[in-house]
Order: sequence, then C-alpha cells, then structure tokens
Amino acid sequence: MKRKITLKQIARELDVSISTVSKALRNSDEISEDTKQKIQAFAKLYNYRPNNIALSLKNRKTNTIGIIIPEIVHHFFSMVISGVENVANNRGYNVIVGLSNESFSKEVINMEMLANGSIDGFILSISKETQQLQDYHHFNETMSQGMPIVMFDRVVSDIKCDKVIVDDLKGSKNAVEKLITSGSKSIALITTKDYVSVGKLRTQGYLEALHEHKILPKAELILKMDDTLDYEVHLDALESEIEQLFKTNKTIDGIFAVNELYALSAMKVARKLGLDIPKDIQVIGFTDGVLSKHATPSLTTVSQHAQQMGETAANLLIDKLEKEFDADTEEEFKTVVIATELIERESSR
Amino acid sequence: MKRKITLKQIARELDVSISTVSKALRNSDEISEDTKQKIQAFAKLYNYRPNNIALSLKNRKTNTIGIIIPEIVHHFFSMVISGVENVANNRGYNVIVGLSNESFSKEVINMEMLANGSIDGFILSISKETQQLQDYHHFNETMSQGMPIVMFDRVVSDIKCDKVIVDDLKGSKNAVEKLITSGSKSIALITTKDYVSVGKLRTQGYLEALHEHKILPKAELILKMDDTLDYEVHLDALESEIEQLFKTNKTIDGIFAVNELYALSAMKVARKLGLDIPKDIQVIGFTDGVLSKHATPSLTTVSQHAQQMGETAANLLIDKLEKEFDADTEEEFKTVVIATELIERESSR
DNA sequence: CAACTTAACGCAAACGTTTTCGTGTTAAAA
DNA sequence: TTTTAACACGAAAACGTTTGCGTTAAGTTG
Repeated sequence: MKRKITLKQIARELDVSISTVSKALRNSDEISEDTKQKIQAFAKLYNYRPNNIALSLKNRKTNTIGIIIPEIVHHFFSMVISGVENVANNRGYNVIVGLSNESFSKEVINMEMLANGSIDGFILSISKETQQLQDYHHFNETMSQGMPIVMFDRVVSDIKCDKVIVDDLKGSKNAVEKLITSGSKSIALITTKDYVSVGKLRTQGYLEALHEHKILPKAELILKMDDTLDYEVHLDALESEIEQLFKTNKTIDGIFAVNELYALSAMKVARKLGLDIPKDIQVIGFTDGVLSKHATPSLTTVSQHAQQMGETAANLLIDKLEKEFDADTEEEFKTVVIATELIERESSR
Repeated sequence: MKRKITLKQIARELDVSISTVSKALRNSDEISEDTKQKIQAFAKLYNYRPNNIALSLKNRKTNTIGIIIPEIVHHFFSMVISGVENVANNRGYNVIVGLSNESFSKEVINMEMLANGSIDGFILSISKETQQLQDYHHFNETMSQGMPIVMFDRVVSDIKCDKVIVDDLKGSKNAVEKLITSGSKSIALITTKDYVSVGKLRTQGYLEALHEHKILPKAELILKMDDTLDYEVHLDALESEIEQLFKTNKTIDGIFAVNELYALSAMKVARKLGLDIPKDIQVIGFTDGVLSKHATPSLTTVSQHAQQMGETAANLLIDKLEKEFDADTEEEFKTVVIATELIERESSR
C-alpha cells in the first residue's frame, strides 16, 4: 500500500530540489532539457499527479462547486444535477452535493460545512421550510464572504445573486389557455399553499389565462394542498381531497395541476369516477418527469427543461468564479429565464 | 467583500501568536483562562471557522467521500445517493458525485480527478461499458494507493473490496415463484444481455424457479434486450419487440421483467392486446421505483432497498476509513447482501 | 584579464492549520 | 539566596504545491 508520490519524494530520489521538480514538470525553461527529460520520465513512471488539496490551499481555489437541493430522489432535481455535473466537469470542476431534505437547519448546516473552504461557490434551490421562515441570513453571510451563489427554480427575490428560473407564470398561463382553446369550460386548479413561490406564480398564471378569456375564476375550483405533508406516502389523503373537488363540482372538464403527482392523482380519480380522458376531462400538469411520460394516458405537461437549468446555473457560477473581479466595476447579477415548453400528450385534446 | 478570517489575522489583531490562538480555540489548558476568553470571544464575533482545505492538507484526510454512478436521473441511483448522504453527513463527511454516463473513459477520468487528494474513499457502481470491456485497472490502481473502494449493485467479483449487493438471484426466483403459485403457467422473461451482471443473475433466478417447479424453460419465452440502446428514447423499439413476443406466444400468462421500464412496457402492450392485468396475465418487475407505484395497474415489484444499500455502503466505507489500520492484521473485505422484498401491488394476483 | 551575461538550479515564502518542543517568567521549595 | 517546578506562551515544522528571486559556474565580450 504505497502512498501517492509527491514532489518531495521525486526530488530526493533524483537528487534535485523540489522546485526543480515542480518546474520541470510544468515545462519551465528555467530547467535544462536533460533534467526535464529525466524528471518527467520518472514522474510518468510513478504516475505522479499533483495533490489537489495542496493546490487548493495554495491557489485559494478548490475548483469544486457545491449544490444544495431539497431532495435528490426527484426527477427535476436529479436532472438539474445532471446538467450541473455536465458543464462543471467539462470546465474542470467537481460537484459536491448537499441535501436539505426541505429543512431549514439542514440547509444552514450544509452550507456552513461547505463554505469553509471546501468549495468556490454555491448552486442551490431553497427548502420549503426556509421559504416559510423567510430567514435568509445564511445566504447573505455566505455571499458577504465573497462566495458567489446561483439560485435556481425556488429563488427569493430579496437576495442579490444570479438566478435561473422558469417562467412559471407564462408556462401555466399557456397550459391553461391550451385547455381553454381545446374546449374546456370549467377548469379546476390543484396547487399548493402560497408560500411556495412557484405554486403562487403558477396559480397566478391560471388566473390570468382565465381572465384573458373572460372566464370568471371560482374559488371552489381552486384546491390548495398543504404540501408540507409528503404526498408520496399520503396518497389517499390527496386523492380523497381531489375526489371531493370533483363531486362538489360536476361541471369540471379541465384540470391544471402544479405538479406531476397532483395531475396523476387527478387522472386516477377521474378514471375512477368514470370520466374519459381527454374526452370528458383534460388534464395538464407542471413539471415533466418520468411519471408523465409513462402514465396511461400519458400526461400533457409544461416542461421546465431541468437539465438546461442546471447547465445554465453552472455556467453562470463558473463565469463569475473565473472573471477576475475588477473591484471598481459594480458587481452585476443576472437572472436567466428558461422558456417552458408545453409537451402535448394523450391527456389533452 | 471581506475574506474569511484566519488564525493569523486573529493573532495579529490580539497581539498573540498563531499557536496561542489555535490552542485557545481548542480549549487547551496550556493557555490561561483570560486569554482563552478573549480569543474565543473575538473568534465568535468574527465567526471564525477553521479552513477545511488546510485541515485536509495537514491531516491527510478530507472527510469527503466520492460516489461514482452511471447516471443520476434514475430512481435507484438517486435513492442510493440519498442513503449515502444521510450517513455521511451524520458521520461528518461530505459527498462528491461523479457521473460516468455508462462510459468507461468518463469513469476513469472521474476517478482520477477525485483520487488525487480530493476524497478519502470511493463508493461506486460500475458503468455498463466497463462491464463489457472488463477493464478494471483503475479500481486496482486506486486501491493500491491506499484508497478504499466500496462497490454496490453492479460489482465485479475479481476485485477485492467491500461490496453491497442485492440477492438478485433469490429476489427474482421469489418473484417468479410468486407468479407460479398464483397460477401462471407460461411465464416469459424480459431481461438484458448477459454481460450486465445483474441481468444475468436475475435470469438465473427465473430459470431456477421454473426448474424447482418442474416447468421446462422455453427459449422463445426469454427476450434479451440490448440495453446499450437508451430505451427511454427508443420506447417504440422496446414495445414492438415485446409485442412480437406476445404474438408468437399466445399462451403467455405471466411476465417477469428485470427492470421497471420493461415491465411497464409489457403491461402497456398487454393492455393494447386486450389482456386484463392481472386476470389474464400477471406482471412483476425488478427495481421498485416511482413508476411502479403510480402505474395503472400499479406494478408488483422486487424492491432492492436502494436507500439502505447506500447507507450500508457509506457505513462500510467510513468504518474502514476510521479504523486505524494495523499493518499486521490482514485486511479483510466484506460483502453485505441486502435482502430483497416482494412488494405486491395490483399487477399480480 | 576583468566585467558581464546567461544557463541551470536551489532557497524560501506562502496558503491555513495543528502540535511538539522550547523558553521566559513567576512563585514555591530548599 | 538559589534551585525547581508550574505556568503561559512562542517558534518552527509539517502537510504538498508554486514561484520570485538569489546564487553559482560557465561562457562571452572588450
């Protein structure tokens, strides 16, 4: 079990100084061709690779970016990671992930753990609890220490940093318009409580679409779920709520749901009540995941291009990291909006 | 944009030496109570945190573990990561992920990138290409440099290292037996080519179950898919193959598929051909993911307990990292087998 | 031959820690 | 008064790099 070889060992072995070895390996012309040949050959033989940690310490740069997300067992977030990993790797960076599990304290702890030199910058999406508490001190502290942050999807407008978002409003407006133009008259909305920023925006898109088509929104057609409950395990509760919605509003002939699970549950309930999809009732969901694609009937969705979001976020962050910062020019923050796309499948006409 | 504060700055500010500051903060009794108080207060005020990189360099220990997986947009793998993250975090470790995208060269590059000091050990699942090429030099090299590896799920028996696997054979045997005892007489198998280790084992389980129940396996009932194709995008090809299988073997009344997608496609085709599930035909899949749960009918599956696999792998690795290695005792490697569980849903009787 | 250039290499600092081993001061013991 | 011990702190090395600058010896120039 030999340890990795270091400059010092090569130097001792070849009877030269450490600096000579270092320079020879970086092909400095301070060193004679002969010595360079010798050193490089030796280094190759022993498979020398510079120690990343030592480099990080010296350069005050780790070439590693941290990504903090609420959960990883989730199609959207894993797609984002995939995008981040892609460009990070291509640009010579590693990716270290932290999970907040939707918890404020875990988010804070994770960030503090990584902020102490382990990484050069953050890419993150805020946990639900943080959104509720509206406590953003950890973001501000991190940034005040010179560590850049890029937020994606669940962002907070108060914080000055780069952001990558999806046009939730426009996306859902489009979806609802699609329902309207395809003949739905009475469209229900299944959404989350308002503190979830994206839920709020998607609700607004729904309302705007109705408004532009002179349809009066009805409160009883809007179902606001409390998504602090984990509906992966409380599916029944979700479904009975939806069933209730259907039963008290027999006219419903269109559903817009702010996520995949709500949409699928709606379809399930509709089918149970003997409704044909998409003939009797159309369904569109937000977030394009595997479930939508493989459901029967397959679900028409608003795609967020998660992978592209990840790539964009990574590029934004690395751009910032590699731009030699002119202390004079005011730092500027970009917000990139990724266009949504309506993916039409079998659940809409 | 103030940088993070260092020991040196505190020392200069308080007019003591660096070592005094260090000792004071670690509550050494070499330092007087007064000075300790003063230094600790100052450090707290300026929110001092030791620099991880410097610590890593000094201790030759990064407290970071690397995990290399074929892909992350995959329920099984993200569950494993989730498990790893859990125990890693609780035991004071960070997790850095690398994706091989099922490519041999990306796997090698990723490992080399991380092996140069960035991490203390690996948790990994081998890419398909590596399994085909059977080139394992990067694993051996990594380990010969004293960096431990824990393999999970897709392992290779030639390599001496800790492993976490699922009893693929027993799991699939159980599943097929379930089909048999529930009345299926003619059971088809949808699997992968044999170089995928798990596919091979699951095929074997299928055969053993048939054998024990005195059923003669028929070659025409075994469909071996070439899974170098990405069936997420070539769904049609997959489905038409399965349809062919059904049409040339009208007697089929049971399907065992080695993954979720194959099983779902089988269900789709069956439904298309007018077969009732589970009355006319039962279906069981391997790997318990979101699709199985939310499909209609929901799919009976063999669960691999992915999260538990991740947790086990992480514990194995960290145990090894933290055990002061007695050079005398021979190093021993464990292989932990995680029991599978048949999760019965609507697709079986 | 003196003065100067150039080639080839080594020294040492720096990145931020921890820790071992002094060292100086003071107070107690002889 | 001298010796000793305890106390409180500092110097320096080490982890593995990179790099500016100093140094030496050889060669060149006038």
